[in-house]
Amino acid sequence: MKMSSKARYGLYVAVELAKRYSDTEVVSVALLAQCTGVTEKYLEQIIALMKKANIVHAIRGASGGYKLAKAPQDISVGDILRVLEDNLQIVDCIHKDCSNGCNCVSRNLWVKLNQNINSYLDTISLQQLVEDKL
Amino acid sequence: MKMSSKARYGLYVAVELAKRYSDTEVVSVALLAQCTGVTEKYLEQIIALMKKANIVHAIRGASGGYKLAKAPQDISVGDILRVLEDNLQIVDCIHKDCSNGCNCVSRNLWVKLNQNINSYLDTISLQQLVEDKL
DNA sequence: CTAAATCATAGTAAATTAGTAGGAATTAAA
DNA sequence: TTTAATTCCTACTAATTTACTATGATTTAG
Repeated sequence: MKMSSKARYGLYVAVELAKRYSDTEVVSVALLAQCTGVTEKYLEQIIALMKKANIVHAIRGASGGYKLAKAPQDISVGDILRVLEDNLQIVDCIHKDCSNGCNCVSRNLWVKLNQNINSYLDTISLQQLVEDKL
Repeated sequence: MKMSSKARYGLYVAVELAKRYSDTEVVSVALLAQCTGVTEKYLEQIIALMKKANIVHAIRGASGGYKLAKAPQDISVGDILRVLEDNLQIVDCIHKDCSNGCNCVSRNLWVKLNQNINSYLDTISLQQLVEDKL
């Protein structure tokens, strides 16, 4: 039950973008790679997912880059991690049919645990994270 | 961030043992395999971990088998999952040195999330799970 | 003694994750 | 209008982890 590095790196990116949040400025993937220690090419893929989910916004071409699509206080950590971590579902049967007839007390547990995780992560905004106010 | 099948199967076993909990009776791995749909050999390995962690107790030899080491109300789901799921640590840096100097606000998040998960799972006993009273 | 059971451990196959690679498309600025 | 800086697209591969399979030793009730 590890958080993938994809999700971790995505959060790092979001943190760096939050630190530099402004209406006008964008941040290049080259800089993000430098800050996070992850290769540009891998970050591009990760950021693509965040873009598709409307968490970041991209400006193409020379002097382009990325910025948060919303203010850091309006993006939760849950928003980010759900995009990069298969919706944060800890077991597959949560939203599928469960063939395991006799063990569905366990399924209920996974559902509750999932709610627990999601609701915790939804209480924390990027802003809070950057200010280290957990 | 999936729960491993090892941990799920271990919980299934614990649930089956809880259903059959008594001072005298033990349950064979053959029966547990039948109930859970997992092979005996794989369950043996999983149960070995639970035994080492003093969650189950084994009686060897003919007419031997397994039973819970404590009453179902005295074993939490957290107790079981921690044994089978690398202590439920969602990232490695939680109890290691974190080389990623500039991103330790994230580390704090993982620590808190971990606490959250653990404390939730510790509130639920096997007894509660079997009675489906979450 | 035998059969039924747990115990120990090595090996392997499948799946997932993490990352690499190459180049197309876009755009600001010289 | 050319160049350089940048994002975008997507196929491929390497590494790791997970999920088993396999073999056989050990223990014990009957």
